[in-house]
Amino acid sequence: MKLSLAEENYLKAVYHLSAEGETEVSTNAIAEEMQTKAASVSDMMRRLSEKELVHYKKYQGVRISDDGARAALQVVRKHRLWEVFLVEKLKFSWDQVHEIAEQLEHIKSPLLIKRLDEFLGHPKYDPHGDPIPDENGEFKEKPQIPLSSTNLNDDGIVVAVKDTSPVFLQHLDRIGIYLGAKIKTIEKTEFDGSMEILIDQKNKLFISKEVAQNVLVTN
Amino acid sequence: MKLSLAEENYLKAVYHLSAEGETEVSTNAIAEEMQTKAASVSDMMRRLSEKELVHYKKYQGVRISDDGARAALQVVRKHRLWEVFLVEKLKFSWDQVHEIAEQLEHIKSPLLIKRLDEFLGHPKYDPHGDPIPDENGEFKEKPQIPLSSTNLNDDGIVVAVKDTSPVFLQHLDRIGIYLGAKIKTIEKTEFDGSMEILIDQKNKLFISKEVAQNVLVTN
DNA sequence: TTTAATTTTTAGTTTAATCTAAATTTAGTT
DNA sequence: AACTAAATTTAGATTAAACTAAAAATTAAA
Repeated sequence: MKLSLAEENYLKAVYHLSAEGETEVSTNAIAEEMQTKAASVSDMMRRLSEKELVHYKKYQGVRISDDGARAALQVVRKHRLWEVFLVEKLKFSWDQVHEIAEQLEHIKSPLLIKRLDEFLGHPKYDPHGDPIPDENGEFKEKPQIPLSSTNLNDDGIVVAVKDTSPVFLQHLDRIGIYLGAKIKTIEKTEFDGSMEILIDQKNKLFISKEVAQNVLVTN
Repeated sequence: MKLSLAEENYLKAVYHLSAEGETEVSTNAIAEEMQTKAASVSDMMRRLSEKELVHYKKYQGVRISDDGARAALQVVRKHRLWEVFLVEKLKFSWDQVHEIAEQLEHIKSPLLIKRLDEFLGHPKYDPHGDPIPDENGEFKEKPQIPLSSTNLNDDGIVVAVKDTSPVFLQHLDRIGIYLGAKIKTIEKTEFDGSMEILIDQKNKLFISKEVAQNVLVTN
């Protein structure tokens, strides 16, 4: 099935939103995600539903279909592979790659993606720690919990970030948190959710609740 | 100035057609090049002319403007850099890259192109021997003449191909002609324009007029 | 230099994607 | 249960890019 750029973007939005909360996705949520108006969303959902890429009942929200998920995952795969390319090969920083990958993800050429994947050495995760689906859409997420949910004296490795916005990523750069960093939880403040942590057994650091909730670690 | 995909493609067509014969470009020629109808071309020329990207007088054909040439050259630059990337890094063959580069050339990110150019080592020519314009649109073509115009016993290096269609390029692959090959002209047949040549001082070969006219060499 | 053929433009539709405003459905609250 | 508020859909317009068919301009030929 050949999809337009707009169709691919809407599908991706539905896919991402369904991935978070199991339930149906609301028209407004999609409009918000896509920075567009609810009317446009209704229209597109009707069309995607005709193509059986989403399950859609008027006023009842949408759910991605199997075909839809397959298509969305291929776009996600392309997006994340290009992000790896931009960071690993072209020396972009992790806060610069999303926008460009948003464009590159729509390039149509299965062979290109196959070759790119080989060129990059079949990476399993993108620069933000998100898993890269394989040709069949399969992937596995590393077990991950927000830093804010760790226990005192727990040791963890930063494996991903929840918020991937440039401002947040730049903030992490500034305070010295990066993918792969080893973090020990030293202190947790009930009052405001802030924490004191130790990075790589060297640097003590205070972080806000916002940061703690958006940094994901494994133990 | 932000251009749509369609605008960029038309601009590129006008640029390429003006590059060949100095004169004004006809509506039909553009329609032919773009695989579209004359009516669509007229429409687009009116719009490009409003944006001052082409000089256009009804019924008199179009000429690219300075702004238009600048824009077209940036697209050409991107196209050719991506072609180099595809061949050098992703191991595509020279007959496979055009189509994919047609998509990649429209990605908008000056920084991406700067980094790509660096990553590739500032290449000056694409896989078909065509020169890559620099950031300012400057480039220089290697002196080149069709193999068909060489003199008997002339030695030359293949520097480019005029026809870049997959069928032609695959034919060159099959008969063993490639960019950089050393070619000596052994025999020229008046009658049908065919030639006998020696490649790399080893392989004698008969080639048709069509091939001879589309292989470009320097001496 | 008229006429005929060709080229180009205009006019009127079509499609995808968007928007605003109005209508409708669902959900929440007395 | 009725009513209000919020969410969603429909209707109608708009824009970019394409098309077909008809009109107009240019070029070529008799």
